[in-house]
Formats: sequence, C-alpha cells, structure tokens
Amino acid sequence: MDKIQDILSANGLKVTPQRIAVLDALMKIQKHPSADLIIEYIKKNHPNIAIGTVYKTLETFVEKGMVKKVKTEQDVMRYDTIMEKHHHLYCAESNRIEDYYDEELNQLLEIYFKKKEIDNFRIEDIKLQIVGTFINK
Amino acid sequence: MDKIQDILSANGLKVTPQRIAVLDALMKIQKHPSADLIIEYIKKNHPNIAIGTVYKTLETFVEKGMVKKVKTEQDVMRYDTIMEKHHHLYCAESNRIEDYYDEELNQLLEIYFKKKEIDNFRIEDIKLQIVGTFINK
DNA sequence: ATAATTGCAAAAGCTTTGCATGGCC
DNA sequence: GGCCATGCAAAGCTTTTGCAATTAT
Repeated sequence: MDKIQDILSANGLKVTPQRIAVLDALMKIQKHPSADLIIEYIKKNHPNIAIGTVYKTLETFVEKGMVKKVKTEQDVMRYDTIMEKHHHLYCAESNRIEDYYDEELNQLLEIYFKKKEIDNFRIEDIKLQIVGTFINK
Repeated sequence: MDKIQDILSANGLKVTPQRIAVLDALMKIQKHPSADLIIEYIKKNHPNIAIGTVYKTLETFVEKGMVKKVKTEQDVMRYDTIMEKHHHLYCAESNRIEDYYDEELNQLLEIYFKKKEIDNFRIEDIKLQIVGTFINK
C-alpha cells in the first residue's frame, strides 16, 4: 500500500513526508478542499508542516497536472484531484462544490462546438458551472 | 444625456460623483475590467477617488444586480456589466475574457437539463467557461 | 435634517517569496 | 555530494472595515 509514493515518483517528484501528507489529504478529503482545509487536516498528524510548503506543494501538483484549481466568485482557491472531464455544481448558499459527470452532456457539447466554430478562438476545454441550491430532503 | 444618473436613481441609489464615475468606467471599458483597471481609469478624471469607495461602489452595484462578478483560477475579481444570459471565453494565455452569446446553445442546455434532473439540486443558472486560446490572424 | 456615502488608513485575508537549513536520490 | 524541498517569517496583493467628515435627498 505505497500508492502515494508511487504517484509522486511517477510524476518525477522526490518523495517527502510533506508531499505524501498533502497528496494523502487531497485524496482523503475528496471534496474540493481549500488550502486552509488541507493544512488543517494535515496538522492533525503532522503539526509542524509549514503553510508555505503546502502552497508550494499544491502548486507543484498543479504544474504536474495531478490536481486542478477551481474558483468562483467570492471563493478562495480550491483544489480538485479528479482529472477526468467533469463539471461542477456550485451551491449559492453554502459554497459547496460537487462534481457533475455526464458523458451524454460532454458529447452534446462536443458535437455542438464542432459544428459551431468560434472565430479566432481554439477551444481547449469547456467547463459548466451549474449554479443553484442543494435541497435537503 | 444623463443616462447614468437615471440608472443610479432607478436602482434606488443616491447619485454621487463617485458612483457616476464607476458606472461610467464600467460602461466605457467594456471588457470585464478588474477593480484595479477601473480605479486607474477613473483616476484620470477624478484623481482623488478612494480605492475603498470603488470597491464599495462595485459591491453595491452587484447587490443591486447591475453588475456581475466573474473570476477564474489565478485571476482577480472582474466585473461584468452585461446582465443578459451569456457565457465566457477565457484565454489561457492572456487572461482575456470575452462574452459569448448563443441562443441556440442556451436552448440546448435548457432542454437538456429539463429532461435530465439532478438529484437534490435546483438549478438556477448555467454558465459555460470556454477555455482556449485566441488566434491572432 | 438626516441618513447615506466618502476618504483615509489600517487591517484582514490568502498566497508568494527569499534564504538558510535539512533531507532525498 | 549535490540539488531539491522545507521551514520560517516577511512581504505582496487584493479586498474589506471602521469611523469621522461630508454630501445627497
């Protein structure tokens, strides 16, 4: 069970306790944590980690394509470990962000934009921000 | 030609030189300016305006629904005067943001999500972030 | 008149940076 | 051993806040 170390190595990164901790936190927390939440989580088992190190590590992960940044109006930076194509549900009330997968939707969009080219613009990615409210039932 | 004053009044705001200047800047600059750019623009004719006032004014406009906030990864807050439903093109290289209107796309999405409901979630708005690169030709 | 708005400056986030120390390969 | 990563603390940037003075209605 040394998967985390393997991921780091596979991305050409030196394996350090701090990087293990950050990647572990990202994988355990699951739901688009902020740097702050990651730091809080890590400090439980690793109280001496430096804030700057966490930020640097996250930035390194982003550069290596292991993690993506997500942000909206009024919100701080969040980090997303899931690299497959997906969209986001944003809760207007709670700041909660959830993933939204839908292959049919992706295909619909692909077909649409293949047909409908945009002048002077090469599309690399299309992300939907689906804004609304979670209903507690 | 006192349209700006009228807009402010119509939104129940007192007409002050500062608010006129901010709204004028938003309308003249057109393309999703940052607070910084707005301040720079206003200072040409209105050198004594306070930064805090510009921020407060922008926030007031957002509350009144006269302006929307736009933000992405790595970027500071931007302000958008256009309130009709539209999407955004984000240039990955230059941070340029352009509007993208397409009624056919809006309808496509509306039909799609009417059919495909999301559990526990009431959709209020759907925004596309179309990320790519502007091609200089 | 009076309630709202402004200017100012300080403070509050969040994030980045520089540099000496320490740790991985 | 050599280079890369870390800790620490300071600084950077954008944005917010408090309050006294000013202004719009």
